[in-house]
Amino acid sequence: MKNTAIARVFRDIGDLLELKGENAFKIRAYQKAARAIEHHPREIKTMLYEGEDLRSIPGVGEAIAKKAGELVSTGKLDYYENLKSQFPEGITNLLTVPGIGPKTANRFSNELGIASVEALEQAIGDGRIAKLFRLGDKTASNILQQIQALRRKDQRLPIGEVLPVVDEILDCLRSVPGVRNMTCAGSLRRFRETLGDIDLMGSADKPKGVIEAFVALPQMGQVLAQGSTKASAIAHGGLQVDLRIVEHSCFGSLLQYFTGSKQHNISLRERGRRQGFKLSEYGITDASTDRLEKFADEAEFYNRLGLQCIPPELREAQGEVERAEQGTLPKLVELSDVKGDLHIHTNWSDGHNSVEEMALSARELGYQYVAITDHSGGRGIAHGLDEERLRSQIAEIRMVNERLNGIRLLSGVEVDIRADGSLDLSHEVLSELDVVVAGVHSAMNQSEERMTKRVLSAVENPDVDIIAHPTCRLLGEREPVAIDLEAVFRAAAGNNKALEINAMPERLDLKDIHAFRARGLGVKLAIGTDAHSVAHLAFMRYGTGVARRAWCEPANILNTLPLEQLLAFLGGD
DNA sequence: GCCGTTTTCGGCCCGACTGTTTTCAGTCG
Repeated sequence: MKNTAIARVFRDIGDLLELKGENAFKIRAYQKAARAIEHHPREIKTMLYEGEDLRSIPGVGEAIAKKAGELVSTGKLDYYENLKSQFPEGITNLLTVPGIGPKTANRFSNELGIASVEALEQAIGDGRIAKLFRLGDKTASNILQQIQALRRKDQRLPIGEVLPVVDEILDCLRSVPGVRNMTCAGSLRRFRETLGDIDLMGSADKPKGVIEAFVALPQMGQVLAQGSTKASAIAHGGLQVDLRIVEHSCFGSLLQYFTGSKQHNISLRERGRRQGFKLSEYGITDASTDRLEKFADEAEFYNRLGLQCIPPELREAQGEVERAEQGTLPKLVELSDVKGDLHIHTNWSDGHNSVEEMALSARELGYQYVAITDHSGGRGIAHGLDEERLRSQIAEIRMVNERLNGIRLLSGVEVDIRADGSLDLSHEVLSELDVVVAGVHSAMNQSEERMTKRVLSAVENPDVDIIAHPTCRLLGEREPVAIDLEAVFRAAAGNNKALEINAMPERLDLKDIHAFRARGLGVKLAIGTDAHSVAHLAFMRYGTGVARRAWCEPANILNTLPLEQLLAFLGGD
C-alpha cells in the first residue's frame, strides 16, 4: 500500500470524525498525519519492513502508527470500517463542495436523507434546501453554483504551463507607475509541480491603477471580481489569478502569509505563541503589550522570530522551522550555480538543432560544458544512433570542440535500458564516451520486481554515469512506473552513480520528495533538461526548482561541478 | 490524537467572510 493510499484513509477518517462531531483537535490530528504521510519522502511500507518507528514522522503518534501498521499489513483498518458503517455511503463527498462543512452535510443527511452531490442538487432544485432552518435561498443557490464550478473546474496545471505566463504578467505589472513590490505568492512561489490557482502580491502607491492595469491585460479573460485593492480573473488556459495590492509597510508579513504553506504557517504560529507572539498576516503582536509590529520585508519577519529567513521552496513543514531556529538551513542551489547541462538531444536523433547550435546556445547561458546525449537506436526509437553513427557523432563533436572557444562539448548518449536490464550499446563504444546517461523507454508496465532489477543492473553497470528520469512519469499523462526507488537510491549511492532530476516541465523526474530522499542517502543528482531544441535549455530553472524543494545544496548537484572535477567524477570508477 | 525551553496533562493558529440572525455559527484559506 502506497503512502497516498494510506493518507487517503486517514483523511477520510478525519472527515468521518467531523461528521460525527468528534473533538476538533482529534480531527486535526488525523488530517495532519494524512498530510505528513502523503508528503513523506519514504514509503511507510518500507519503513515498517525495516523495523523503523513511524512515530519519527511529525504528527504521527502511537495510535496512528498502530493504525498505519494494521493498514499496511492487512490492507484494512477495523477502526475505519467501523466508522464508515455509521454513515450512509458516499456522504463525505458532500464535504468536497466548497461551503459545505460537516455540520451542514450532517443536516442534509439527517433531515433530508441526502448522501450524494446528485441528490443534493435535486433537493436544491425542488426547494427543500432553502426551507431548512438557518439556510435560505441565497445559501441554496450558492451551493448549486459551487457544485457546477466543481464539475467545470480543470485539474491543477503543471508549473511549466503556468510560470511563463505569470512571468509576462508580472513584468507588465512591474512597469505600472508607483509599483514597488510585485511577485507571485502561494504554491507557485514555493515551486510546487502543479498549481490550482495563482496568487500575485504587490505593493504600490496607488493600488487602483495596478488593479485596472491587471484586469485589462491581454493574458486575462473573464474578470471575476474587481475591488480597490484586490482582483480575480481567469487567465487564458482556465487558471484563476488573484492579485492583491497592499501597503508597502506590511508587504513582508502579507507575502509571508500568502506564500504558505498552510502547515508551515501553523508551525510558525505554534512556535510564536510559545514565545509570547501572536502571528497574523498583519505582522507580529506582542501578547504582553498587544502592540502590533508591521513588516515591509519578509526576511525581517522571520528574523524577528529568531529564525533565518526560510526560502519559499522549503516552507512545507518538513522541519524547516527547527533548522531555521538552529541557523542550519541548507544554502540551496541556485540556477547560477549550474555549470552545464548533462542531457540534451540534437538533430542526430529526435532534436531540432545541430550539435553546434546547441553548443552556442549553451555557451550563451554561461555554461562551461554541455553533454550531447542523443538516443541510442538498437530498438529503433527516435532515430537513435547505432554504434557507427555514434562514432561519427563523436568525431563531429571533436571537430566542434576544436572550433569553439568558451564551452566544452562532452560526447555522450542516452542509452536505452532494455527490458532485461542490458544496455542498447556495447561496452566498447560506451567506453569511448565522456558521459553515459541510461534510461527506460519501453516495457514500462513491468512488475515492480522486474523494473527494479532492470534499473539496478544499469546502476551497477560500470559504463553508466547517470540514470535518466528514474520513474518515467509524465505529469497528468503517464503514471510513474512501479519501482522500488529506495533500492535504486541505495545502489546509486553505493556505486557512486548520479540520478537525474529531469527538468522537462512535464517530467520533473525525480520529483521533489524522491530527490529529497535520494539526497539524504548521499546520492548525487544531475539536473538535465532533456532539451530537444535550443529553447529547451531554459528548462534548467524547473530542475533547479525541484532540487531546491529537495533541500539540495550545490554540492548535491553533479553539474554544479566545474569541468575538471566533473570529468574526474565521470572517469572516477 | 499529538506533543513538550512553563507541561506526561492540558493545551492545541489566526482572522475574515457570509448568511442568517438580532449576537453568531459555519466555513474557508
